Order: sequence, then structure tokens, then C-alpha cells
Amino acid sequence: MYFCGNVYFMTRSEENYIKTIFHLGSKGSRDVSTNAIAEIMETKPSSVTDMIKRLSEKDLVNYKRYQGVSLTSLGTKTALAIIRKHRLWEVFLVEKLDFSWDEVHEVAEQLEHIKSDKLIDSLDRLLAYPKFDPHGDPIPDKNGSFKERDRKLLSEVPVHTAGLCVGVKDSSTTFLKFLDKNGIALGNRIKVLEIEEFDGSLNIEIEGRKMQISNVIACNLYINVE
Amino acid sequence: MYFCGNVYFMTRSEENYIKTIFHLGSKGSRDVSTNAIAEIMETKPSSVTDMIKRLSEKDLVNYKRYQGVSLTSLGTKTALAIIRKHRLWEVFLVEKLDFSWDEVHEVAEQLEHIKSDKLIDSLDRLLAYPKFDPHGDPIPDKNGSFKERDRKLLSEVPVHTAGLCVGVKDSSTTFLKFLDKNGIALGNRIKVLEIEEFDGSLNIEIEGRKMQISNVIACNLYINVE
DNA sequence: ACTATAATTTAGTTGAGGCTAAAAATTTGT
DNA sequence: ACAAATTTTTAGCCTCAACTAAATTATAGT
Repeated sequence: MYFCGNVYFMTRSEENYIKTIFHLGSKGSRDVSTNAIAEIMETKPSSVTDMIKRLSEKDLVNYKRYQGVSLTSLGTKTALAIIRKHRLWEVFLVEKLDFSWDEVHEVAEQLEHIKSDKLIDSLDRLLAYPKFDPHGDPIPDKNGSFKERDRKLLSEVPVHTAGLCVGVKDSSTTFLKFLDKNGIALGNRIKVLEIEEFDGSLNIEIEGRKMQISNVIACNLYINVE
Repeated sequence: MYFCGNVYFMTRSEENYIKTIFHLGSKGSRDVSTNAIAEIMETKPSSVTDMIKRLSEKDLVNYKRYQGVSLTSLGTKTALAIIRKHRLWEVFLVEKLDFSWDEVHEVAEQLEHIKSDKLIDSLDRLLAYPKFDPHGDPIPDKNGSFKERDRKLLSEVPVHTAGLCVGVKDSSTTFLKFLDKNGIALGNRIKVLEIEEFDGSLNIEIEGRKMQISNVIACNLYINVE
């Protein structure tokens, strides 16, 4: 067994599998199926089976044939480390390099595989230890622990609720550009002034100024209720 | 032929070969030998031959068997793009993340392979378009052009010469750590007070204080003569 | 010029990580 | 309960980028 720091050496591909298994596993609580992994990773089920065997031998996943797969504690720890790196890089790209929300993902997918503890800790410090990435997803700390932000869709809160805009559900370019055009950005303080019964549109106050937004928009904006 | 931006898609390994050939080629002006490449890259000559054939088919190098190898103009352009990325990341690591100059290389070796034009251009802007990296080596601009700094080895200047320390010839960790320990850093003002005939050692004044350095050190420090 | 040595290339192998096609196990519908 | 459909695995093959061992070409010494 080869150690590199406190974690086994892993290839890029292995890391991508671990990450995918983590994401799939944290939604449904049952074991993750070969087919599901193949679909997300745009590969074939047979290739997934091959890789799962390798990961199983490295004690990163629990695997019994035909029974699906789940992460071991080592696998989970590894997944959280990768996710931490991905999300920290996303913050860096947006805060320091002026990337927009929809441009960060592809580059972060590459940066998340850079191996250097010092690098990621220094980056964390440069960014002032952010707790959430530009899409509002939580960033695990060095030990892998994070708090799920108590966020709600703007469409689901009662009148007079206020909070900070912390993320989007739909992260398509179209939607993000629309938000930009209307001066809605992450971190803006939003207060719901009135909810229109008829079409579900909202009168809101955002950063001091008043505006009206449709129900569709409200269904795709998360706020962190105060 | 697959394009990615304005350059063919290249694997990490291909990029490393191109970079090595560039470095070897810009020193001696003759064609680079298989053995030399193998030694630098810590691989076997036969592996180098394999790779050279691939690079030759992609029109990145000129190759005739038993005759050594040189970069085509496309290859040179590619090499300069990689070197630009490497050196910009080095500046980032030192300036923004407080890495010392002996810690940057290993991480920059990874970061230089990240593919994103926007990323590297934004990084350039964040760093205020630096012209030299932390070791004093010039950073090519977007078009691959750069000016070689007018620098001389400390061992080659006459007595009483003064200038700023602008780089090192040997950038091994050992040497850089040694410099740190002795309080010699990039940007320090150095004046040669006396040259010892016997062993070539120098009495110098650096940032106001006096010290003696061996000829070996003088042979590896560049100064920008005033 | 001709051999000895050094450099380089070829041939064949390996491992990672994909693929297809076919077999086996599981799940589902009646 | 059992045949049909689906999921998963096996078997065998491919490419990239390394390797070893053997063959070939270049270079150097006499």
C-alpha cells in the first residue's frame, strides 16, 4: 500500500469515480448502481465494474457483485477532500479572477486534482476561509466537516421573510445572465414584501431597492433565512 | 486533427516532453539527443524515441532517426505557452500564497497543465502582468515573446560591480534553501568588494551587510548589473 | 580504416483505463 | 413460480506511455 501524505495515491480517474459515487450516494441513501455511475460519468457499465474492483482493493469502496457500491470511511474522507478543493477553487475563480458562476465548473474540475496540502490550505487562507462556494454549496473544512446551510427556495418562504441570496437551483448560462442583467447577485440581501396570489410573483426588496420577480425566478433562487 | 482553441490537444506527458526539449534546445544550439531527454525526464531512451515519433506525427518536432530532435514553430509556440503558465503560477504561489521560492516548482509542474485560456489571462491580470518569475526567469506574453533580462553571473563580473540579484542558475531545492538560510533573496542589492584569486570566493556587500561567498555560489547567482 | 564503445532504435511486454459482445445474476410481470 | 426484461459482470481487445532486451547506427581510438 502506497501512502502519499495521509492518503493513498490516486489517479485522476479514481478521484472522479469517488466523487461521483459520493454525489450519487448522498442523494438516495441506498447503494449506488453501476449503471447510474456509468451514466453520470459518460462511460460504460463494464468500465465502471473494472474501476470499482480497483477502488475496492484500495479499500475506498464497499463492493459485492450485483449489489451496488458505497464509500468506505476512507472513501468518504477522500471524496470530501476533493469536493473541498473543487469548491475552494470555484470561490477563487469568482472572487479573484472575475469568472462568472457558469464559467467556473469546467476549470475547477481540472484544478481539484492538483495535489498539494499546502496549496489548498494557503488558498483557503487567501479566500478568508469561505464556508460556501459561488453556487451556495458548503465547503468541507480540512477535517471534512461542513454544515449544510439552512437555505430555502425564495418561492417557499412566507411574506416578510428576509435573507441573503446564497445560491441558485438552475445554474444555466441563460438564468445566470438574466440575474446579472437584473442586478441580482450572490450575497444580496432580499426581503419578500408581498406574494401575488394570482401568478405567484413576488414583490421584493433587494439591496434597498424594490422590484418584482416572477414565480419561475423565485423557484430557482435560494436564500439563507435570517 | 483535433483542435482545442488554437492548439492541438496534448496529453500531460506530451507537454512535458515539449517543455524539456525546449529547455535543452535553448541551451546548446544543436539538436537535442534522446539520451539527454531521457536523463532529464528520468525515463529510458527507448521511451523517448516512442514519444518523439508521436510528437513528430503531430508536427511538434523535427525528427530524423539517429539525428536528434528539435521543435517546429508549432512546438516552440506550445512550449512557450506551457512555460508562461508555469512561471505565472510560480508568481502566484509566491506573491499570493506565501510559498517560498524553493516550494513552488513541484506545484507549478502540476498547475502548468491546466487548460483554460481565460484562466491564465485572468491570472496574468491578477498578478499585474509580471515579466519575471520568482527565480528571475522571464515570463513569455500571450504571443510567446519575452525579453531576456540583461543579467550576468556574479562569478563573471569585475571587482566593485554592483547590481540587483535577479535570478539563480541552479534552482534546486538545496541551493534555494541555502540562499534562504543565508538571507540572500531575489531583489537584494549586491556589491562585489573583493575577489579572492586563490579559490575564486567573493567578499560581497548584500543589503548593507558584508559576507563571503564561495565561487560555487557566485557561479549560480545572476545579477542585473547597474 | 576498422574495431570498440556509446547512442539510438526496434520488438515485444506491462498496466491503467477505456471499449464491445456475450454470459450471468437479478428483478419484474403475469 | 417462472419467463422476460434489465442490470451487472466477464472475456477479450484497444490505446497511451512506460518498460527490458536485443539489434542497429554513429562515434572514437588506434
